[in-house]
Amino acid sequence: MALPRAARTQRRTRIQEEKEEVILEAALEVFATNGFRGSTIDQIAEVAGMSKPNLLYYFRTKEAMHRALIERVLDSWLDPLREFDAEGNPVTEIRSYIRRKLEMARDFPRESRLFANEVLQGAPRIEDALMGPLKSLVDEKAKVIRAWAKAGKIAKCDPYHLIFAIWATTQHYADFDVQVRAVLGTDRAGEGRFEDAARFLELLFVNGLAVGGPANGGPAT
Amino acid sequence: MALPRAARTQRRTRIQEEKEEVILEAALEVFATNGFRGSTIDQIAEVAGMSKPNLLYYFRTKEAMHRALIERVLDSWLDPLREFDAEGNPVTEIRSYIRRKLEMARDFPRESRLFANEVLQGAPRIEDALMGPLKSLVDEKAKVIRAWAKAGKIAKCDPYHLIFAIWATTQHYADFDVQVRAVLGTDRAGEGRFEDAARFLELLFVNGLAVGGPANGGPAT
DNA sequence: TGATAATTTAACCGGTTGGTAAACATTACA
DNA sequence: TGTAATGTTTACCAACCGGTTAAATTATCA
Repeated sequence: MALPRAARTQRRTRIQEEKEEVILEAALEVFATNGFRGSTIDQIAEVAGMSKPNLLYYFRTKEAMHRALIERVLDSWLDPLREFDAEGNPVTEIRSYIRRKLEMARDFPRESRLFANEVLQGAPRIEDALMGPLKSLVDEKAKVIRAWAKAGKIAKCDPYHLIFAIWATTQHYADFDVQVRAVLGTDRAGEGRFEDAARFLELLFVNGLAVGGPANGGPAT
Repeated sequence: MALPRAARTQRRTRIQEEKEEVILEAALEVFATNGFRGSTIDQIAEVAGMSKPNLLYYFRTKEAMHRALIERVLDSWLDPLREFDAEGNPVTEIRSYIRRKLEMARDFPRESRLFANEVLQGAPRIEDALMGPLKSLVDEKAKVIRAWAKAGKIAKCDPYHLIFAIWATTQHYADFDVQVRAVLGTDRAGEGRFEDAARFLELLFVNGLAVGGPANGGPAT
């Protein structure tokens, strides 16, 4: 009896396709802003424009909705890191990784907050994903970065903490959006903040990872 | 009737002092790991080792506990930024700000997560603090940084995004601790991770903000 | 069109949660 | 030590929450 009634029909219907889509979209909205425990099925139902028992016809439990949502979103969330190319130019690769992550923070802030909420509260529902697919992928890319550092193409640095720093700085603009807006003030908090952020982060990481340390040409008075 | 019974006694007693301390400590633990809505008074009561109605003798509502906690913690949370000294050496100041923030992530992860939870979910209870004291402080320090950049002491960059980057990279080790541990693996996830992080972040920011861009001495083969 | 499968809703249930009332216990102090 | 002020507990409540049941409604297609 582990399946919802909708999954026990003879064939998969058009309505099932559509409604599950609507529900997961609503669930993303609600889970992202309230976290798992802070979200109620009623809230999701209201956003989805359907009744609570109707949601439960498509997903047996709140947990099942969350699980389905995570599954659907996790893969695409890791795409930017996957594209990280060992053969490419290190500086170009890192720069475009930052740009892509920042674009995702801008275009998919709810997805970012969904994971942030989950991880922040101990990742009880995605621990496996963290220690499995995520770790593997990061391990793989860390090797690439380390090779670049060894070859003198970028500064010698810990590749894991480099990746953490890129995650942190980019996702910050999605996860802590309210704070960013509050600090920048109404005038500077327009969409231009993402371009400013991109410019700054590019400077920081490209300069920061350049071999040989700072130029130190002295103050340009 | 806005005050809890304990605040309506004739004098403030020793027991009030002690119990409120115990409660706020427990509230920090619970709110930091579950967020406001995900936390229950019963949970806090259990951690505090007292009964729910007893908590409500000292704090009238769950919200009041949260408010008192935020008030108590916010000030010390901003201390590192306050110490940021306009007269000091720019590189030294930034470096020690990073170090202090990282120490706080290590030593006070619950405080970090308390704010992270709050901001992540739209900061409904601390919006005023963000737009008031926090913004003022950041504005003030941003001026300092901008002056340094203008004087050619550090690279020309947006001071606000620099501050965001420092917040993001350092607090990451508190807020996303589970993920950091998962990715680093059991062997590398010991306390040494903070020293590794410090080393990396120092490289990143000191190099990244150095005037004149990278040395680019070419690959050191 | 009619029968069958699929979908939706109303009514409900037990457990949890934030909070209250009032009796009871303890402490401080004259 | 007695007593008034302070602190704690028991019992409780209404609202909320996740989930179920069964009946009603709608879509599908022979």
